[in-house]
Parts: sequence; structure tokens; C-alpha cells
Amino acid sequence: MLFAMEMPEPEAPPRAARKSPAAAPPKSELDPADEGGPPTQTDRRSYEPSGAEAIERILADLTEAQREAVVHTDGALLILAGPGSGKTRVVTRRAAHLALTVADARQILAITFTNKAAREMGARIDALGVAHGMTVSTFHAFCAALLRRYADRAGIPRNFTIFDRDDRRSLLKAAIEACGFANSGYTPASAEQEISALKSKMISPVRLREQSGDWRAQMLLPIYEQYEASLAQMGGLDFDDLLLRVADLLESDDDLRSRLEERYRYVLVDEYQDTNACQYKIARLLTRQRGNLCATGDPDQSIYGWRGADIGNILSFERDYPQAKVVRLEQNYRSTKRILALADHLIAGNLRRKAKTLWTENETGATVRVLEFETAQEEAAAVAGDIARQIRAGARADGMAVFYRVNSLSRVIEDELRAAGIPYQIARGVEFYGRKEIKDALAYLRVLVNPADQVSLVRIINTPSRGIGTTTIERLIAAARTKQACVLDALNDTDLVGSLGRSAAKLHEFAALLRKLAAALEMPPRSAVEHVISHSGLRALYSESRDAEDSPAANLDELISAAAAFEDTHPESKLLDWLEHAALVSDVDAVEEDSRKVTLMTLHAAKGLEFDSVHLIGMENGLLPFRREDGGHSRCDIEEERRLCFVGITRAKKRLTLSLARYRMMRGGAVRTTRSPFLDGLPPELIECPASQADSRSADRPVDRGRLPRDIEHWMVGTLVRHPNHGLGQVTDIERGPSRTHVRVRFRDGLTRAYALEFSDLQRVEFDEVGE
DNA sequence: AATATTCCCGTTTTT
DNA sequence: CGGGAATATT
Repeated sequence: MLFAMEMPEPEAPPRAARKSPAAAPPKSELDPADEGGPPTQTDRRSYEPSGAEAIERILADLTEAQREAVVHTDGALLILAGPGSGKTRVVTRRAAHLALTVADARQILAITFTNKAAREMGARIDALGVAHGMTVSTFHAFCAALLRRYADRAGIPRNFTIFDRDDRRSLLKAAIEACGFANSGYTPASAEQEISALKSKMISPVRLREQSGDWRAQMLLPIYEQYEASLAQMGGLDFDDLLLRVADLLESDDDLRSRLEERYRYVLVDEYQDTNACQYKIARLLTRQRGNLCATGDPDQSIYGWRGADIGNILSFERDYPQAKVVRLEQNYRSTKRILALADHLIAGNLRRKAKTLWTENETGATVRVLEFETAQEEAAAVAGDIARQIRAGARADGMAVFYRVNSLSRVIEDELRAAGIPYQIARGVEFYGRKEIKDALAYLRVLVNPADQVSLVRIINTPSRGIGTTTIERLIAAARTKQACVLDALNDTDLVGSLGRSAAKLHEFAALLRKLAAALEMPPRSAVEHVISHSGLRALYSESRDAEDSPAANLDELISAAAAFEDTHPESKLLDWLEHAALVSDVDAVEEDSRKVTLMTLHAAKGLEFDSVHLIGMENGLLPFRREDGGHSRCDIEEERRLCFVGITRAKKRLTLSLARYRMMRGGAVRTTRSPFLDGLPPELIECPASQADSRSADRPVDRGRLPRDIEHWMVGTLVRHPNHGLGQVTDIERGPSRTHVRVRFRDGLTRAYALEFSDLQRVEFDEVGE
């Protein structure tokens, strides 16, 4: 979400964003002192009295350190803010202070990582009454707006669309096939990961080719090139491109850069510890002349290393900006002494950090509970039971949260909360946009905006089914390619379509449909979405399942509501703006405040939030810290995992419960777990570990929890097995890998089939059972 | 060409 | 277990 986002005119930039009275933004209703509108460089003097009063109010109730950061104006500033240290308060006050003293609000740019954070920061600055005209946005949204505005300079089409993860993967799938790497070990997912990593380090295909050392990277090169070519051809930008293109643009276009520097004289980057190379560069380039970069963050909360974030950016801030003032905010206003001490104890295990002293004047608080259960179900039931008890005791459901390392852990918790009748919400904004019916609707809209978007076009050309099959689609694409046209143009080419035989009539019909739908382009988002859903046939296609709560039809309605909500907050917006917004939602954007619901989310999504009571589940080795098998070696950035745990713990204000299960169902089978090393050696005075729920009962508990790990080591060539579909068979080949055992089995039907033992439905059979 | 079925696969976090 | 893709069926 962004406030004023107009970029300077390329032709005649205002030298110093001065407002004419007509252009002045509406004044805040929240600030009675702000009679004459926000002060600017030209008229500030005449409003000195109210300004001074406002400044006083902004500086009131701040600690010494906080005040130092707030009143700092020019030059680089690093705010090292521990969890719960009032960072947002400092940042918002500082922005307001700048706007009251040295800058016009329009000259301030604040960048966050999520829309939710931007929204909140904007609202809080707004409440101080001086923010109108300030730009508060996420990195990605800011870059998208910039690229849209200066598309010609960036060399991209103005109507580019943002390709999400699924789009990238479908492009990559095609690219891998086109390169003949179908069985090379590259999957769309792995290629996506690697290409994304390269892009976030600003390594283009050209640069990759130059650094010819890495064999595996060279292998990727043709896929990467093909992928980039497809993106370019379809007018698509992926998430990484949004940042990358802006970084390149700012570097190559001095004129634009200096104009933007003139426009945004004060730049604030929140969560600086999570910036990657592109974001670092953007921040640096935007502040090249004045150096007015204020970075805030906490190295101990850097949790996006896997996404290319470089904790080194914040650790070496003082080297990059030698004149930088550094303010440390170490007093915590959020958590109890015990919770904070536990967090502090945990994070002290990391080496790569700036040591800091977290302290609080808050009460000692209850001990942190560490609970061990036999199964994940029991753990979940206990969490639900505890939450129910708190609610009965008068606690608000929205003051409570359940965190987990991986999304898959939410399911058991959901089941138990539902069974207990406890209302909950899950931070999963993105999932909604991943549903089939939603993607279908968005695909229609995207094709209207950007006819070159072949991924979307292929998706909708036969949805709802209109008798256009895969062969027809392939021929159409091929024809378009030979004509050097995009598929939509080909579709509108009567001669070309006519040459496609019997399907021609249907293709004509589809082309006519798109022309009809194109009316949506001129409409505001809500009407556009409604128009397309009802006239595309999607409404009819999905109308059958009307009744169900979570039905496709209901989701389509929700999509319309989402567009309507956007329209409310962005009155002048067009379809394109909403599509862009929709492409950039994050999971945490979906969490409601004051929802009266318990919130379930991943540890990553939890950053920046706080709750009275927190349950952190799945405190198990391999889960938290998460460890992943990777070519024979398990890979794990233990320090980042520890930071993640630190983030989770420090979200809790009053109550914290850490729990684990001795057995956890992982894709069908029960897996035995061990305790997380993060639970080892915690100071006894901080925690309480009630008698383990696990040990006492495990002895007499019948083994009834599905398949337990097999005696894999005893399998050999000749072992007799049974498969639910194929019956009896005999192992003919066995190959033991680091993470899996592959076997070949010859069955009675004479066929030999291969299985990964751990995932297969094979059962071992003893000789005496074979008789049948 | 559309639908039903089987099979095979993977395992994180996300703008 | 659960989703997506290949394959079988009409």
C-alpha cells in the first residue's frame, strides 16, 4: 500500500516538490494543531507556533535513545532495534519530525517489506497528522510503480504483468523442455530457486556466462536465458525483476536517479537486515547525493537468507556509511523479563551478530512452559485446550497465536481448534490467489491488460471448456511464433485462424469473447472483475458448488470483494493497479487485527507482530532448526534457524509455550522425532517442564499410529514384498542413497517397478505368509 | 476431447 | 497425505 506515489515528471521535474495550493493534499482530520496544512519549506515559518507544538508532542514520552533517533535529520542513520523496542514508534515519529522540520512530507520515502507493515506505518504516521504526501510502500510495490512510470526508460512495456511463482514455474518447465534438460535433474522448482538466487545477487545470464567456473551454474545458463527470453516476449516481470530492473535503471540512468533523489530526500528502509543485493543497491543509489538513508533493523531477526537477503548489509552499514550515526534501542516494552531472558539466552548462541543487551522494566512474568507430547495430535489438543482455558478465563482470542516452522503443521492445530469451537484465522493471503478459480479469473484479467501474457492466455483459452484442445493450442502458438506475433494477435488474424481447420470457428468465438471482455479495461477494479467473471463463463462454470462455505463460487465473490476493497482505498485506481496489488500480497497481509480469532502462522510471517500469548509448536530437531537433505548432506543454516526461533519467542508479551511431539505424521507415516537443540540448556529459572506427557504412556500404548519407519536396513535383493495394487513381488535391485532407498521389484504380472522405499506402499512379506 | 483413474513425487520459509 | 501429471477410458 502506498500513499502518494506520483513520480516526478520525466520532462519537467519540480526542482523541490513544492506544492501549489491546489495540489496540496487534504489535511489530516486527526491533528487539530495542524491548521494550515502540512508545513513545507516555503511556508513552514508562518506556522511555527503550531509546528513547535506538534514537534513537542512528537518528542514527548520518548526515551533518550529514541529521541536521538527521532531528531536526527541529515546523514545516514542506523537504528539497531531489538524486538519490542518501540522501533515503529521511533520511525513514525522521526518521519513526522522530518516533515515538520526539514522536509516536505512528499520528500520522504519509507520502505517496508510487507503491505501490512506499510499500511500500519502509514496509519501511524497519519495519526501524527503530518504525513500527507509521504510515500510508504513495500520494496516490490515501490519498484513496480517506478517501472510502470518509467517503463520507456527501463525498456519494458508499460503494461507489463507480474509473474508469480506458478507463472515462473510454467515458463521454466517449458524452458527446461526446450533446452532438452527434461531429465537432467532440473525441475521447474529447483531452476526457479537457483535463478531467483542469481537474480537477487544481480547475476544476469551474461554475467553468469562470464564467470565460467561453476559447472552446475553453466548447466543452468541455457534455461536461464530461455526463461528470460520468454519473460521478455510475454511482457512479464517476476518478483526479482521488479527489484533488479530498478537497481539497473537507477545505476544506468543518472538523470532519472538524480531526479528521484530530488524527489525523495529522506529514505527510510525498515527491516534492513532482510535486504538483498538489489534492495541494498536501490537504497544506496537513491541516497547517493545526500546520504539520507535511515536503516532500521535487527541482525538477530534476519530470517530471509534463503531468499538472498544478506545480513552483511546491516552488519557493515557503518562501513558503507562511515558518517553514520548509530542508535541502539535495547529496552524492550513488550515481553516479560523471563521471556526476554529466554530469547536473549537463545540468541547468544549465535556468533555472527552484534552483541546487544536486551532489558526490560516489565514484570518477571510466568515461567515459559516447555511441553512434550507423544503425538502431534496430543500436542495440538493441548494447545487448543490451553487456548480454550484462557478464553474461558477472559482472554481475547486475538491476543493469542500459534507459530510453526512449516505450514503443514497448521493442519492438526486447525482440526483441534475447530473441534474445540475456537475461532481462528490463518495467515495465508497468498493461498487464496493460488486457487484454481481465482487464477482463472485473474488470467482473464491479465490477458486483457497484457495480451502478450501467453501463460494466462493458454490457461483460459479452454476454460470453461469450449472445445479448443491441446493440439489446436499448440498449432496456434506455433503459428504465432512463425509470424512473430503474440498469440492474441494470431487469434485475431482471420486467415491464420482459418488455416487451423475445424477449430477455427471456436477460436473466432473466443477472440470475440475477449473483445467483449475488453470493456473491463476501462472500468474500475470492482466492475472489471465482476464483468469478467460473469461474461467469461467462469461464473457459470463454478456456480454448481454454490452451497459450500469454501466453494469456488464463494471465492469468486470474495475476489470481487477484494477488488471492491482496493477500490475503496484507491479511488482513482484502474484494473491494472489492482492486478499489481493482487500480485504482491503476502501471507501476513491477510491477518486481521481485532478479529477475535486466534492467529496461526509460520514463524516467518510472525516477524513484526506481537501477541499476549504465543504457542510455538514443533520444537523438534530437523523441524526447528529445519534441516533438509541435499545431495547426501543435510543442509541447515543453524544461526538463521536460531534467529527464527528468536523471532518467535520475542513475539510473546506475557505467555509463551514451547511444545514438541515425539511422533509426528510426515506425509502419511509417523516419524519419531527428537527434541530441538534450541531447548537444550535453557536456564531452569526461566522455564517449567511439567512431567512429560509422552514417556509415561508410551510403554503401554499399542502401536497403532500407522506405519512406523521400516526395517529398511534388512531389505535385500530377494526380499518378498506385497503391493496393494500389484500383489506379491520380489526385490530385484536395491540402491541405498543418503536420504532414500530405491528398490526395483518384479511382480507376478511379470513387470518390474521402481520405488523409493520410504514413500512406497510396499510391505515386507515373510516366507510363511506367501502361501495365501 | 473430456473425464476418470492411477501413479508418482516431494518434502521450508516468501515478495 | 495430498497434489499434479501421466495414462486409461469413454
